[in-house]
Amino acid sequence: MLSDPPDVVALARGLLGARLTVRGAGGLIIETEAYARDDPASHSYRGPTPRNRAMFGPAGHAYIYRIYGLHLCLNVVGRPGEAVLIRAIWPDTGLEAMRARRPTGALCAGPGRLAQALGLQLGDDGRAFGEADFTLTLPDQPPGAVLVGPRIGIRLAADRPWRFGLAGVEGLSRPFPTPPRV
DNA sequence: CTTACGATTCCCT
DNA sequence: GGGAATCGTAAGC
Repeated sequence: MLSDPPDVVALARGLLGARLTVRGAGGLIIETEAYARDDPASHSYRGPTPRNRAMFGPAGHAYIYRIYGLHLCLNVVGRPGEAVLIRAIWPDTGLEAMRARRPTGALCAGPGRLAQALGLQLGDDGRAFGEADFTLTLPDQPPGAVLVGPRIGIRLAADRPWRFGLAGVEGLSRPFPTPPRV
C-alpha cells in the first residue's frame, strides 16, 4: 500500500473512510489534516531530527509524537517529509478497551483523544501499517461529501485549507467553518 | 454557547 | 529556556 503515494493533500482526503485498528481497537477515519514537506506548520519543515525521523521514512508508516507534554498524535507518512494527522475516527471496534482507557468524554474526537483510546505508545512511532495488530485499510469506495477547512492549532501557514472531514458524521474534533451562503 | 488557562514532556534554538 | 499539530475544566455571555 502507498508504494507510490499521492501528494499529501490527496492522501489526507483519501484516508477519509479508511479503517484503522491498533491492537484490536479502532474504526473509520473521519477527519484528517495534511502536512507537506515545504510547509512551515509541518514538523518536517526544518529537515530530519530525532523526533520527526519517521516522517522521512517509508510511506504508510506511523509517525507518532508527543504534543504539549501530554498527548500523543498519530500521523500516516506519505512521501518523504509528508504526513497526514489523524484527527478523529468513528470508533466501532474494541469499544470496551477504548472506554477503559478513556472512561469519560469523547472517545476518538481529537488527535490526543484517539491516540489515548487506541492505546498508542511512543514506541509505536515508525511502525508499518499492515501487520495484524496495526492495520490501515483504504476505503472501497470514495467517501461522500467532504468538509474542508483550515488546520487546527497551528500558527504558521494557518490559511492553508488542508483539514478534511466527512460531512454529516458525528464525532469530529471541532466543527468546520460554515460555507458561505449564497 | 464561547473563551481562557494550566498541565507536562521533549526537542530545538 | 521557549514553545508546541491538545485536553479538560471553569467561568462568562
